[in-house]
Amino acid sequence: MLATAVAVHSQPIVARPPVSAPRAKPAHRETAERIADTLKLVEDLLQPQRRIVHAGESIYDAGDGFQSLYLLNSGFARIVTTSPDGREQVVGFKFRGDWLGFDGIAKGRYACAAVATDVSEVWSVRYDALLAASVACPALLAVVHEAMSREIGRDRDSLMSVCTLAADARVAEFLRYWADALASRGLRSDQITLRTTRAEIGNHLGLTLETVSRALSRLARENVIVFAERGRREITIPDVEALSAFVQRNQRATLQ
Amino acid sequence: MLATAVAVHSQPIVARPPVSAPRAKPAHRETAERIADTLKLVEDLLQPQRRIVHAGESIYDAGDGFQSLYLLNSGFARIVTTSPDGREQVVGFKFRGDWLGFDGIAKGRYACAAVATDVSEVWSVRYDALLAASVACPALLAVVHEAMSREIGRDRDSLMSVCTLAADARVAEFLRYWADALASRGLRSDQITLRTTRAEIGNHLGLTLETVSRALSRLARENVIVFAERGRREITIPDVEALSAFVQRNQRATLQ
DNA sequence: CGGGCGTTTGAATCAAATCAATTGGAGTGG
DNA sequence: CCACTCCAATTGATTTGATTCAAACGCCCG
Repeated sequence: MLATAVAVHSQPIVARPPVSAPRAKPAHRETAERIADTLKLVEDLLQPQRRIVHAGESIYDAGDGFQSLYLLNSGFARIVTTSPDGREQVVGFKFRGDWLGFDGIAKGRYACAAVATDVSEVWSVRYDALLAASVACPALLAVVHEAMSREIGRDRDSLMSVCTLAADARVAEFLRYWADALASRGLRSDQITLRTTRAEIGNHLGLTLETVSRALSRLARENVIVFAERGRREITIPDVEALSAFVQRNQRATLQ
Repeated sequence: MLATAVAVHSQPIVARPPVSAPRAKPAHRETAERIADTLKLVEDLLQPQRRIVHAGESIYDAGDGFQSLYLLNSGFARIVTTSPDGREQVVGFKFRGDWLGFDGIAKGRYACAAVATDVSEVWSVRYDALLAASVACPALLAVVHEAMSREIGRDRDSLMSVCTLAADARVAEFLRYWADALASRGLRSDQITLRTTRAEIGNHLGLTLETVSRALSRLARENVIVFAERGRREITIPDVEALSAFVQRNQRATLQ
């Protein structure tokens, strides 16, 4: 159905449950449904403009005038803010079904840049058209609000990681989050391919690239993760629970 | 007009420009207007339930079922998230005109607690009523979206501070932000009273309370801030530009 | 095959956390 | 009004975890 979308995916789409997660995770089914509903709703009500973006290309840039929101139909993106004095910050990563560009509403221009980290299909929706359509269809407004709300929650989770976790745990938590994002989208999450450099992960987590590298090595040494034989960008997570346990063991002592 | 609101303020309401800021800051005038418009719109279209909350009392708690959004008409509040494994994180501070509770939309329950840090007047607005009213009045929807968008931007700024600034600069940036929040609301911003302990500031910034204390002492030693004679919770900021300059000087070297 | 970038790993350094002691106000009750 | 308590804040000494600097490796791509 309505699958005119180009098949651009770097991992098998086959829904495949995590290897060693005995407990059911209903949240993932719900997420998949939510994403499907969102895409269908947007496709039916608005005629989103589709666009293929290649890795490294930007979807929009900081300072661009805000007119549209974007919906990631496939692929991956990272969001980068730049402060007035030139500091760069990777503020988040986006996956299929995620909206991009909410930050532009307040000031009429985007406060950050969105860059594809893999070939991706992006739907763009004019904000005014979205508002108009949402009057007739409250469900559309509901999914947009839900997405904004989830983004606020996610941003706060990021802050919490950076403020309360030691370096190793931050990296572990990041992997857990990434695996969860994939799993909830029906992609295999036991074996993940990082689409970012250590430097970008480090920037996002408030660590240097060396510290990220060391953290990954330590995680591998403790068998919480396993590197693929060739290349160190593919990571196998034998047990997500072990990852969570590791995070808990490595909280920062203070700051209660 | 329509000023039935109880006058609960801990600082003079008189709009008073910062002592030594030669440049005009149009953003502040705009912010004040935006807040006034928001409050008027909400008051006219919805009959918000008013409630006085005293310092330390919670406006809503994490886990409470989401039904309403809150609008701070006066006073101050802080937002605190708790992770499943018990870590606490102060994710933000709220001022007059700020909305609270957006995080509850996504999951149907609040992900965090909102606690008043001074006697405050909070207006509560049922979310369903808000949606209904916004169909008839798009301007209402616009201010809500704007508020959510601004919150996303603010959360990202927090992450950037924690990830890219050294301890002293983080504290300086925090003071700058606080002063700006007051100034843009017509409160005097050259002399501010922190409504939080060093521990809470530290938690928000990813620092220990000792480090916050030392940072403030250093800022005072460099005359970027001045402590009131009695008590060290009142801080005078002789020059906001000097504060910004200090932040720029004390960025973390790495993480380019 | 060679260049370049991303990554790993080691050793030295440093900024912030930790531990510990003291000060200072605000509030309470005799 | 003063003594007493309690809690926030300050400050110093020490430790430690992450950064910095440096070198080497490995993979990808032309």
